[in-house]
Amino acid sequence: MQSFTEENYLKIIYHLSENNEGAVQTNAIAEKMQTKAASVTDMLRKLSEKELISYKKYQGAHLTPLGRQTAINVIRKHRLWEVFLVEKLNFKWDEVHDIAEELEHINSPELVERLDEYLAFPKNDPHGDPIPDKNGNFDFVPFIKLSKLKKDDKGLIMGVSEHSSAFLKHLEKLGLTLGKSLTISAINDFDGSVEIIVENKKTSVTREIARHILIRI
Amino acid sequence: MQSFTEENYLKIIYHLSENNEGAVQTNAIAEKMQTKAASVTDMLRKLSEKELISYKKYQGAHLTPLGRQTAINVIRKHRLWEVFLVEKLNFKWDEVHDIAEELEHINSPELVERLDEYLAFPKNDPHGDPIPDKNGNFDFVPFIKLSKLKKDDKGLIMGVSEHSSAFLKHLEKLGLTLGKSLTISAINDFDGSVEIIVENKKTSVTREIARHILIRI
DNA sequence: CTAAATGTTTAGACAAATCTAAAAAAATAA
DNA sequence: TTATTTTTTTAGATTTGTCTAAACATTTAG
Ligand SMILES: [Mn+2]
Ligand SMILES: [Mn+2]
Ligand SMILES: [Mn+2]
Ligand SMILES: [Mn+2]
Repeated sequence: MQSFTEENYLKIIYHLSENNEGAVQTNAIAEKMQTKAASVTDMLRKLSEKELISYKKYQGAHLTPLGRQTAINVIRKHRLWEVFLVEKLNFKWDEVHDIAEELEHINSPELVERLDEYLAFPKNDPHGDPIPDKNGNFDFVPFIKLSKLKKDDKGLIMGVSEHSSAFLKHLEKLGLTLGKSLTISAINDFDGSVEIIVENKKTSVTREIARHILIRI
Repeated sequence: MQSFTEENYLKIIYHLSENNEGAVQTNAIAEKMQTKAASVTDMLRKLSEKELISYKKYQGAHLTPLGRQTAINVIRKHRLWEVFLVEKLNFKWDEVHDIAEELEHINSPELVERLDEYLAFPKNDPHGDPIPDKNGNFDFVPFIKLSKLKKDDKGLIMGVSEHSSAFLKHLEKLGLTLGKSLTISAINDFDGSVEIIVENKKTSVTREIARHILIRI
């Protein structure tokens, strides 16, 4: 059994290796964990000892199959609890992440399976992220960042890659929520900001925000 | 904010002071916490420092109003989660305690209030224990131990004072579940065992078991 | 290819929660 | 009321996760 801290390290290593291939660096982990590089080094040694990661000094970390499975299980729990909070307890999508950060460490396989069933085996969480099934497999639905679209492109909002409450509240206010379909009416050359039509209303987001909105065409 | 460990100490001190009035002793806490007296002494000093208990060396502990409120809140969460597990996820009454021991430490007042509402403000948990409301008040319903009843007395099972899975499974098998009405058909002088009629079927429990079944007449 | 900058690890310390063994206090019995 | 037993506390270690400061390794630039 792992401590909450170990689970959080594994989860972060998993997310960092999702994007960039290759080894996950000490400093990258330190930043996400909001801790110091020296602490990360200590933990990497420990996780390596437990065969949850492979790690050689100065070479960064890779999850082992066991570490990967552990990380995916934590992510599964996180996302299922987020669905529960939104679907059953009527929380908004910007209110659930921090609570799920706690709930994801509850250790009861039976609870997870029953929760999954109770929620009717959801495929995605309230932010569009895929929920791995009990064997750790998830449907990968391809997406493209809103910032990559061209004028007159159409698409469907299928997720976000930033989960802060401020960001999500902002999207909500603009009507840019999951499942909405949109059309790019213009792209501003100067600052890269994007003009969008959603539900016949015109709105606009900065390039930075557009980078965090995930679209299916 | 308190650690899980501190919360567990407060909860145990609360339960130990429910029955016996007066100060809660170091050894009693050690037994419930499954730890050593020396560890308890350390923790009592710490809780006292935080003004959650009043404590003088060799004199045992008392909860302060703040400590009491904290303990009751943990108990509220424990019992609400047990209701959730039984009512919504179809767990049996003997399966929920250990999971609730983890869930009770989730720290989100908003979550607790929404869960309470979602469950329609239950007054009792699956073991008949009262659930304090958000202000920490609970309806006290008087009860009597089954072991105190006499021949031909009638009553309603309203709770249990022992929560082990083995005990609860045993009651389940005998049909002695919450809300059932029963009649005492005989009491065995020799060993104190009690013969009971529940739903027109005769069954029997030892004196020790009878002590842990709570009855409303 | 050397020098500077960046990234990582080691050394040594600390706080939290625990333990064992021994000392001290309080309760009980003779 | 003294002696014995029980309960509690202290002293000193240990484990986990963290930190700072300094050393070391790797990468990048000149
Ligand atoms: Mn989240
Ligand atoms: Mn999410
Ligand atoms: Mn319980
Ligand atoms: Mn209960």
